[in-house]
Amino acid sequence: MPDKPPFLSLIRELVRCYQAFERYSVIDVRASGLTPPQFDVIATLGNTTGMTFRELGDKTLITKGTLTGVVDRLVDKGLVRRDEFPGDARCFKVVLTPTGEQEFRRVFQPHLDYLSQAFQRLPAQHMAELTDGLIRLRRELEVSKQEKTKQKEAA
Amino acid sequence: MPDKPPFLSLIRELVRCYQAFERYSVIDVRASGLTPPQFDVIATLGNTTGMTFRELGDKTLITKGTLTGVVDRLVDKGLVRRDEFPGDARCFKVVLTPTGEQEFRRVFQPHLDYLSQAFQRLPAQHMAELTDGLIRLRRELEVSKQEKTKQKEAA
DNA sequence: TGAATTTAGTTCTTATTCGAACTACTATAG
DNA sequence: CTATAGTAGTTCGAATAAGAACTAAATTCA
Repeated sequence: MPDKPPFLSLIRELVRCYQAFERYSVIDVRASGLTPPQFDVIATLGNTTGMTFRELGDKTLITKGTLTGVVDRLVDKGLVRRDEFPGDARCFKVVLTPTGEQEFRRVFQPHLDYLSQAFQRLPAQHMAELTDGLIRLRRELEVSKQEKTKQKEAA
Repeated sequence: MPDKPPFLSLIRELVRCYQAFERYSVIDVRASGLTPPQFDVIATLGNTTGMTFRELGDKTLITKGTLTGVVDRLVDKGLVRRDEFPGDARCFKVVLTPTGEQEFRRVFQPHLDYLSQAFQRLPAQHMAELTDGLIRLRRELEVSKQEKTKQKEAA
C-alpha cells in the first residue's frame, strides 16, 4: 500500500475538527431553543442596526433561498422584523425586535463563555499558529476555486 | 472595544476554511452527478466487500436516519444493494453493485487528483503542522463534549 | 428616454439533516 | 426459559441546504 499523500490527512482532520466543533457547539445552541442557523442570524444581528438579506447571507454563509425560510421562522417567533430599506424598494432591512434583542443578550455571551471552555487548555501561541495555517489553506482553496470557476465560464 | 479573544479567531477560521474546502470540493462532486453524501458513500464502499449501516454511518459521519434515505436513492440509481447479513437478521450489508463499482472507479481517483491541485502550493511541512494542530484541537473539543454530556446525564 | 441587464428576495424542487418514536430482532439477567 | 434491556434500521416531522426559475425594482447604456 502506497503512502497516503499528506493533503488527504489534512483534509480528513479539517473535516473531523470542524465536525467536532459543531457537535460541541450545537449542544449549547439547542439548549437555547434556537436552531443553529437561527442562532447564527440572531448573533449576527446583535449590536447592529440591522442589515439586508444579502449582507446577512454573506456573514452567515446561508444562501438566500434558505435565508428566506430562516428569517420567516424568526419572524414567527417574534425575534426579527423586516423593515423597509430606504432608497431601494427591492431590499428589506432585517432587524432584531425588542424581544430579539433580549434573546440576543440572553444567549450570546453565555454561548461564547461555553465555547471558550473548550479552548482553555490550548496555549494562545498554538491557537495563533493554527489560525494562521487555516488562513493560508483557505487562501489556496479560494484561489483554486476561482481558477476552476473561470475554466467553466470559458467553456 | 476590547480585544477579540484568540479562540474566536480560531473558530472563525476553522469554519471558513472548512466551508472553502467544501465549496471547492463540491464543484467536482456535483459534476459527477452524485450529491456529496452519495459520493461519500460510494467512496467509502469502494474497494471493500460492503458494510452495515452502522459501519457506514461511523465512517461517513452520516446519522442512521439520514443514511436510510441516501442509500435508498443510491439503490434507485442502481449503484448500491442491500444484502443479507449472515448471523444477524437486523442488519444489512450495503454493497456496491457492478455499476456502482464502475462508478467508483470513474469518479474516485479523478476527484483525488482534483483535490490535490488545491494543495500543490502548500509545503508538506506546513500541511503536517496544520494537521497536527487540528488533531490537538479536535481532542480538546471531544474531551469538552464528553464533559458536557456527562454533566447532562448526571442531571 | 427606453431597452437590456443586473440585483434583491421569494418560491419551488430535490436531497439532506437531526432527533424521536417505532419495529424487529438479539442479548442478557435472573 | 422468559422478562428486560439493548441494537439495527426505518419512519416521521421540522428545518436546512443548494440551485433554478420567477417577480419586482434599479441600473446601465445606447
